[in-house]
Amino acid sequence: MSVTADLFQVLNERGMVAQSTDEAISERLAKPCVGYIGFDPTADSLHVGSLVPIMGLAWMQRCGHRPLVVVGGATALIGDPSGKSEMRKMLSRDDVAANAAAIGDQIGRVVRFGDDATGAALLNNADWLADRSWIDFLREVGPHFSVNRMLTMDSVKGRMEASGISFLEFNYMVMQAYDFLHLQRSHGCTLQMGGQDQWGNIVMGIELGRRIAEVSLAGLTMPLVTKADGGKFGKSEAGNIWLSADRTPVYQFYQFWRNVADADVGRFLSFFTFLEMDQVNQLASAEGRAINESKEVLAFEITKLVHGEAAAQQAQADAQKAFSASADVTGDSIPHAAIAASELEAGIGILALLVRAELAKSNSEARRLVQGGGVRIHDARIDDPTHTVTTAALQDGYLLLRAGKKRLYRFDLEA
RNA sequence: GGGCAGGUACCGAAGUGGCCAAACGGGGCAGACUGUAAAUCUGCUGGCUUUCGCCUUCGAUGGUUCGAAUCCAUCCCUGCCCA
Repeated sequence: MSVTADLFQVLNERGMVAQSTDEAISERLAKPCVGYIGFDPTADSLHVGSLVPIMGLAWMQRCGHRPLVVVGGATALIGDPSGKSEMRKMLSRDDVAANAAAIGDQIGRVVRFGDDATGAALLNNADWLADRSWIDFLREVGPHFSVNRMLTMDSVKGRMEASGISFLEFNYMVMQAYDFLHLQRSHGCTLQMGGQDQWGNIVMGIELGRRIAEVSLAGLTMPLVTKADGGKFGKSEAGNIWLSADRTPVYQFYQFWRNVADADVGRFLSFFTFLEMDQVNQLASAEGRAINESKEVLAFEITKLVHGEAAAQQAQADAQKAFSASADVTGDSIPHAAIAASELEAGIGILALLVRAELAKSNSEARRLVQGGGVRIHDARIDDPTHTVTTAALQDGYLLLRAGKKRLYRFDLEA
């Protein structure tokens, strides 16, 4: 069996290659191979930043290779110092195990798991690292690492310049390097991909493989996603955008992509969708307000990928209705909750209602929002913080609270 | 173990006895303008309170004082240098 498309070519064309180990990586990838990407289970959900490596896995699969998803159950107990100025808090083993399972599920929405030639496999490095003897491990891999060399790695240097690096974290790269070697032995894995910040860790693995097993391994990193305006990618008013619908409701997830800057449309389409590049370029070249339609495609495609087609359609339909002239906000994906008739009859303070709708974190924040003119009930602006909401504010059996132009929350009258 | 320098709000960073809920910058939120965009301009940005005021915050704990982020003691943590 041969590969169906050149992985390197595909990724490169999409701007998804930051660095690769050698010029010949393209030839190496002409034959089906096994590759892996690691994910740190530091939370029970990945966020949108992880979509880049997830897409890397998916493209691997589509190009005829076998992707391995390695959840860092062991390495998460250590904490990757790369790209961080401070040490992370340590997680308990139970937390890590639960997180690992949840993350596997999320990746499974985009990548097909299976036992066949291109079926992905989910592995946890705790399985081969957690119970290793410290002495045995040191004796096996220790001699092959030069501390001098390790000190030159960016991840270490960065930390030394900032707040210092503990011995705990210093070991992270050793463990990750060992992962690569282990996967080569157990699964014939010869490729590791990852975010750009993983370059050092990947290179250490390749060197370890050459030194201990005399195998030739390859590495490829994908670019860090940035925003055209230089801001942090993956953040919004509500904080991180997560892949879990529990943490980031689908409507919000959709809106996140719907609201990207014009200049980011093309790049995001090529990174986060499977659309052909011809189509991507065409969508990205739309000008003026026409590009809004491209953003709808972007938001729909990514939401479909992460939350499924039905949820994506729902979010899109609800968003379109909410922003149209008639402003229909009765869709299911619009954030909402029920409210008892008795509460409205008694009257509820606008501030309390804003907090309840999670449009403000505290009464003070809600007050500021009101005083700043950002709050509306249906279309009526509320600028009095002492305003009391009663049944009189109901329209068609619901109450619509708006904070700013885009954030909204609906209270349905409890039947 | 020794010496030195530090630990301030989301981040960076001023403040070194009362005028400090704490300058300034970034970030964030809101308003205006727009295309659910960018840029720009304006306001807000600890909590509770109907603008008075009260409470919590300047690594931690005690203390000095009418009064402390600011002074003292002890402790914890970080960086640099030495061993």
